[in-house]
Amino acid sequence: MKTMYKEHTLTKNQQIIFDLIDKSPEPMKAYSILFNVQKKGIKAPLQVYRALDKLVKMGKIHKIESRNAFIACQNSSCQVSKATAFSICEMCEKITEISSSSLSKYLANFKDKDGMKYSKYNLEFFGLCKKCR
Amino acid sequence: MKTMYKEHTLTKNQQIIFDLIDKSPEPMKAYSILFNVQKKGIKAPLQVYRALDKLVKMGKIHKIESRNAFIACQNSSCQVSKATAFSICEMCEKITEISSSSLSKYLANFKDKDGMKYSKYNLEFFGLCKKCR
DNA sequence: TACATAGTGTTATATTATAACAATTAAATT
DNA sequence: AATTTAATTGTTATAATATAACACTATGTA
Repeated sequence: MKTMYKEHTLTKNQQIIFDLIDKSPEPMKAYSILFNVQKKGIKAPLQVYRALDKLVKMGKIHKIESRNAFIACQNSSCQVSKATAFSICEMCEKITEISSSSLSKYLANFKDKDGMKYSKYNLEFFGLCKKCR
Repeated sequence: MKTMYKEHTLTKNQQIIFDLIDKSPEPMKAYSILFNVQKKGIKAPLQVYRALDKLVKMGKIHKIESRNAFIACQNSSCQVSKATAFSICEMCEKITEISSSSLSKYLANFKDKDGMKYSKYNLEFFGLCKKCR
């Protein structure tokens, strides 16, 4: 019989860390997360990184690669983290997930010069947000 | 009179580090660069990181954010590193710079839902290269 | 020459992330 | 319920990536 596991039930550490990131108004860095969850019994970096890895794989959070920071998925339909796009203000560091179906369609269908398609991507746009201009 | 400085003359350390990256068949990491240039007198991480920063700003090299690695710009027309796209094989880690004018046009003209445009971006596509499929 | 800007060399340290191992918990199968 | 399998946890240690601060040097421009 095909082996099936629970899909989106978070474990204790995953839930603690997800809740913290989800409540944060800005992306959080791993050691800032660690500092904030120490009162809940999570004491070591590895406990944080393990939960982050799983949450990223589930698509519950995304990593902003250029900032080494993690943000909760804004996009309720986004179950698995395969195709992500963000806008980043270089002045105030405000970061927003972009959900544009035309963008995601364009990128999902993009072929390189060898005709190859890539279903997974990460796009980071940089500029100044409205407030900072 | 408007102040002008030399534009693309590399300094000694910048040239040593650029040459190394440019000759490398794959992206190089900072400490691997350091190891390789120690015989040329570059002894400390900071000397490497400073040169890397400048080379990135000049557009001579690009940083692959998801890999913390640096690759020489493949694109002779790319003078300033504002708009970059790469394909990354998740199996063999082969990384290629994508230069597609339709892609760059699409992204340069992309507007988010607030109507905001971003002239600077970094895009990383993931998948399996021809060999690895 | 003198001034401004960029680059260098150096030591120390901060930040980000993983290896290895033993123990525990949870879920699926018998 | 007992078994077994996979996932998660806790822990210590350490690896990998990156920057701060300071004194000094080289280069370009006025």
